[in-house]
Amino acid sequence: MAQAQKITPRAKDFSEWYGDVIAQAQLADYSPVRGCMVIRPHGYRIWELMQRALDDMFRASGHRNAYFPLFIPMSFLAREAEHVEGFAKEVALVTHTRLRATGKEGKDAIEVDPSSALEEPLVVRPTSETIIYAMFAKWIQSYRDLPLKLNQWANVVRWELRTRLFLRTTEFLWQEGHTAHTDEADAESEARLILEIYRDFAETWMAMPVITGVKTESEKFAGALRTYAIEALMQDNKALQAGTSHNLGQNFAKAFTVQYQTAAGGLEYVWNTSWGVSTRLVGGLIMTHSDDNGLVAPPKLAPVQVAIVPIWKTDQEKQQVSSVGSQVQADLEKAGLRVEHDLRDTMKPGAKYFEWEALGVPVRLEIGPRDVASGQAVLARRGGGKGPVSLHGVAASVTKALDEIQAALFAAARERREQNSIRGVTKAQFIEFIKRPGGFAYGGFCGSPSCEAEIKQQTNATIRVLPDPEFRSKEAPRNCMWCGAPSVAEAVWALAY
RNA sequence: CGGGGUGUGGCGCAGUCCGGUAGCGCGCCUGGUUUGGGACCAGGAGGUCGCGGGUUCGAAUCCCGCCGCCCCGACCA
Repeated sequence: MAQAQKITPRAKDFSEWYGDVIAQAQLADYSPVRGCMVIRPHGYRIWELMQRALDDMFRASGHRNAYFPLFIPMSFLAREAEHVEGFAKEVALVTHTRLRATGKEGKDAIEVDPSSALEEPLVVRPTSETIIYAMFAKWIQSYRDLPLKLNQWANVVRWELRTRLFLRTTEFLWQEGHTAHTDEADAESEARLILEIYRDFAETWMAMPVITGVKTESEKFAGALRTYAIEALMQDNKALQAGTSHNLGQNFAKAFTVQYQTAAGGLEYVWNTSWGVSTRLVGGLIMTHSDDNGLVAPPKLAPVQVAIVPIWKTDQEKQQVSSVGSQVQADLEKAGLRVEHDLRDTMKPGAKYFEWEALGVPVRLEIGPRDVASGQAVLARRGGGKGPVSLHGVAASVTKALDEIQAALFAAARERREQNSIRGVTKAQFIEFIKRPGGFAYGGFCGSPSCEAEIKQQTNATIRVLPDPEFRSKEAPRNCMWCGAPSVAEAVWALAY
């Protein structure tokens, strides 16, 4: 499918640029239902690659997959007070189970059958804590049943007013892990372990640097004791919460009576954790690396890692270069790479280059008659740079190039984040910084929710996390950057998605 | 919910003020010539002009009502 539609430059309108990249890279499209999106094959492939990597990590750390139902009794949601308050305003409900024919024409041909009303409406899961812990209550009897560490890949629905492709849609795909433990320390180390897995995934696979830390009371998950998060900085200097891990304490255990008998014969409530990442990660990937030519995908998650573009004039040349191209493709695939050999003859090579670039392919191999004659191909990198490579050992050189690209993307993203971070901010600096370049602002925080709220109200900035030691400034801030009271923790503020 | 805008082939738009039965670019299809950074020529396909009603010999165009979508605010995270 050839196309020459232009991408709005990032610098001109970031939001339009984002949408254009998604359209040009054929990642997703709008659905007829407001706020919902269709994930197209190229976009879904990225998600599948993410899923595979994460799933392997979960499995390696002792988690097993299961599947819990889409529908949850409405009363379940109400059992945990904070939880219900957090989701009440955005749940979709099933209230009826039948339609009936009216005998009329067109849109009026069917209507809801009033006699099919459910006694208790069903909630379409916005998250599954309630249904899962109701089941845990049945399965957990003894300390010998613990820890119980499950994960599920599922879709969830949150009725959002403002939606954006991948970042916030009415329905989205995610994984949600749910675990039960004998004590707080075990639950805590689980929540931290998962946070570390998320961080590793973001950095190693997505080439997206993140800072880790804990959320403040006002930003934590409804119903959790503590929420940990990884936060990334997008190219427009807005923060993206890319993954969360919650220590749920015993809140849900008490609400759903999830108890176990101790070795000593006592009866205790379990300690739970829950954690998730979603298709929002795809949005994060796009906004971290892509440019005005389209998607830039890190090699490890690129649906197509290598595009081979043959160049020919005569039929004889075509036969020659495509035969060499096929051999190269076989070599690369044997090395485990994802390769497309672009033999379309309706398009000139240049048009193919632009198309593969928009799709985010990290490496392109151009093979023309002159290359065949000299036993080489031209290797072009998505980020720029072109040069000949020998066809002998081409798989090794391509693999090396992909590794270099993966590393370079991460280094560049981390460099950009540091360039757009300010430490030890004063109130005056903060107000200017958030307004103009934007980015991560590190400063002292007094811990007062009212101070936090005032900052948000006046600047729109929120505390993304109270960073973990590794990310804290060398010198701990003494005073709250806003009110001047003694600081209880360093905080990172930013405008956020 | 309040304010503003907009709805015309797949996409982007013109035509609306001054009613006469729909046009342009891109894309798509066919054939030919092309092919080392977005090819060219020729010939085609494709539209109940958001929906309903009204005025008129005649409505994309004028009038009334409704609906969708977008932006800002509110709300939310």
